[in-house]
Amino acid sequence: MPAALRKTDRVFNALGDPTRRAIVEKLSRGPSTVSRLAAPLDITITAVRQHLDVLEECGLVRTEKVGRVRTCRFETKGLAVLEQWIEDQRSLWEERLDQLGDLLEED
Amino acid sequence: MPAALRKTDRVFNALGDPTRRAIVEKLSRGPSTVSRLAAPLDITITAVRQHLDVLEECGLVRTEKVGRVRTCRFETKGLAVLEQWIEDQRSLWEERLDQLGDLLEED
DNA sequence: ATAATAGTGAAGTATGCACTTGACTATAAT
DNA sequence: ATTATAGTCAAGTGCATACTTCACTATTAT
Repeated sequence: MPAALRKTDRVFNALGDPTRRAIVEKLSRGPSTVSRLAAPLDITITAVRQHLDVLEECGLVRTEKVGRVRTCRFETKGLAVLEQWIEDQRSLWEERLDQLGDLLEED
Repeated sequence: MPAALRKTDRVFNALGDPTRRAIVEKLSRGPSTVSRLAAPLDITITAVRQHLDVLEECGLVRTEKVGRVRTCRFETKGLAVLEQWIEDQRSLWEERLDQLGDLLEED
């Protein structure tokens, strides 16, 4: 399996969890910290940290610790693989519709 | 929670599973049946049927039974909510970058 | 110096859900 | 009529993983 596919796998898996999607949505409004992310989610900061691991692993979030505070940022580029996948499926589908159209014209 | 969000939830959840993504990828190449989908996946047709339920529920797949055969089709329109979500996050992020830029210009 | 804050790490729990089994129905083929 | 095919339904199993606890470190504040 090509590396690109494995990455797509990880991104979809990451965003398949509603809590992680909430984190991404929050971070797209601006950077935040682990505990500020945890507060509205009503889960422990340990749980948030675990989600951040997953999001960082697949390139949707970048993280940087300064002093005792870890600042988390949304990584726009991480969305590219998602868009690519969508585009791929759509074009495969349309390709096939075109072929069907050609067949009909032949008659 | 608005209906649009719940639908986005369902689509992300659906595509978060690698088997369901494989089904969608297969169907984007053209319609198929339950058992033809099951064969390469190496799971029972019962399992495939359950995945199809999820995919149908969130609008990514349309299904139609004729005689004893159920034909499954990829529903391109189902991808729209995904694209919308991506677009939303990106624009929120850029909006914020613009605001930061404005602040810097003020000095 | 003390206390408060922000986060880390290891280990355990439990619950959702992907998948199976097996018995069944309906349609198609011989 | 019999057999084979395509799928369905209810119920159960097992495992992945989201989440917790608790003990700990490092940084900041008083």
